[in-house]
Amino acid sequence: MGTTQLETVPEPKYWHLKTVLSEALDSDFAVGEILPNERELASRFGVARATLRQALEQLELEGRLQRRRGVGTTVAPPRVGVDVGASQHGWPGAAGDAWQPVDCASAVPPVAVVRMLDFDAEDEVHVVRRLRVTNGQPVAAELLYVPDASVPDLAAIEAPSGAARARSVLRELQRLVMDGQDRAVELGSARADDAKELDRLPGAPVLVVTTRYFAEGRTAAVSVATYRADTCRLTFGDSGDVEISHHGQERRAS
Amino acid sequence: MGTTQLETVPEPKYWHLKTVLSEALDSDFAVGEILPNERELASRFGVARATLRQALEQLELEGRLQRRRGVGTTVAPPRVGVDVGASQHGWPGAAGDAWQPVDCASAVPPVAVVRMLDFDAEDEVHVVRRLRVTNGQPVAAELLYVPDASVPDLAAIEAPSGAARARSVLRELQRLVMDGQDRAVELGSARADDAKELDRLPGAPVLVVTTRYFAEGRTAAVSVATYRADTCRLTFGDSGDVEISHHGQERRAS
DNA sequence: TAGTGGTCTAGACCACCAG
DNA sequence: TGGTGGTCTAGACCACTAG
Repeated sequence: MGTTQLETVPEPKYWHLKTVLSEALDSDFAVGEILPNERELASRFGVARATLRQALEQLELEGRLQRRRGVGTTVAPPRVGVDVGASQHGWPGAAGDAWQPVDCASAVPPVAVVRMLDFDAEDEVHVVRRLRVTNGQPVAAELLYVPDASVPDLAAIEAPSGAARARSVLRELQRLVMDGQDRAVELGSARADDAKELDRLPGAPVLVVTTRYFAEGRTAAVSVATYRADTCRLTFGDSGDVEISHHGQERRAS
Repeated sequence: MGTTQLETVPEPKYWHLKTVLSEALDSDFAVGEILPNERELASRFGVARATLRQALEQLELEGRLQRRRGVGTTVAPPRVGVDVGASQHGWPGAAGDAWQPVDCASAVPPVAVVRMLDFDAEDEVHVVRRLRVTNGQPVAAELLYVPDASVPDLAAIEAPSGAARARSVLRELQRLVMDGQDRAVELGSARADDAKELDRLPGAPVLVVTTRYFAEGRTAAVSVATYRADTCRLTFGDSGDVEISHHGQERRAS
């Protein structure tokens, strides 16, 4: 028995590769630095490009790498903490929230949203599109579904669509007294339109935050926000301004 | 110009495949039903197996499919809502929480955890392993890091490891007065040990919930819980007992 | 032991970006 | 226009599960 290691559990190559690359990132690379291209890396490690890519995909999923077609693979900065908790107690669009209204239209919401609203028919609702930007980078895209019943005094005269309309809907929403809200987080993949807003390819992993707003005994609005899973860490409570990362120093904003 | 469709944006095959399969799942399959195997599906759609797999991977990521080696691909049930919010206000291990202690050991925590604890040195802490089970299925695995300073009266005489030791640490923790807690959610991939507990392959996508518990002006404990991203929807607030899915009926538990 | 999904290869072509 | 990552192919072998 000259073997020093049991070979009973042969580790997949891409898994081992991921470990090696991860350690190399810690020691030999700085944030923003460009890695050798995939063909070069693959031949350097003696594996097929597809295998190398499998390792890179995992590292990108974990927020360690950022890959852009036509450019290259770079070392990603630590994930940014995005507050989706206590400080958001209030209607969407309240003063100082992190979202920027982009557009508004009327449409029949998807089935899942219809179920959350107290809706029987396939009526149209106001659909407000908003974008959340942090440090100049888009981190989330939201669709906010508002039944007409929640904004009865919305003047039909105003712009029927566009950012101005979006602001009108949000303004009218503020007049309701909120009973409470509800949040859920799950993993999803970016739809084509969200992907475009988030500067990612369709299918990119996203954290989907679904919020129900209650008022007057009903569900007054439903928000479906998709956050870039590669760059974001969703925070609840008062940890929003603390940066936690495997590779940086902890910093508390002043 | 006999073309009825603009070809300016050639959709990737796997993306189109995903759409087709998704619609087929809605109309032609029941939860738990077994799909044809990958080679069969690939030839049926006239694509390479790798391309077909790319589509299946996305659908699995979205919780629509479940794949098990040696068995096959089945239609997944709707994601289960797992409460990680208000009802969890209290120390881990408090009466009636959803976790089941499995083991306990002493070890030096990873760097990221050391930073969250108010630790300078590389001292050992108690590491409690717990498992969260819902409907008989494991949904999350947790590592709870407790510095010795948080449980000063822990008798060294008791079992030095195992589930009994875990319960002792949790019991001692209850004696502290909690100042508050902190939560963050991010995407990760399952480590080998977590994957085993969750009955998944290493690298499977997980939602990592990091919780800091504060007491006596310090960080008294840190919990790192990894939830199966394919089967779980994390809920905050009072929506924990409501099932929301694309394909089922909304139900409110009595 | 037969059949499943998981891993891996060595190519090819395409879409995109910067110089 | 050259170089990058993204998509796709047609194979091969392996690890695991169930009968």
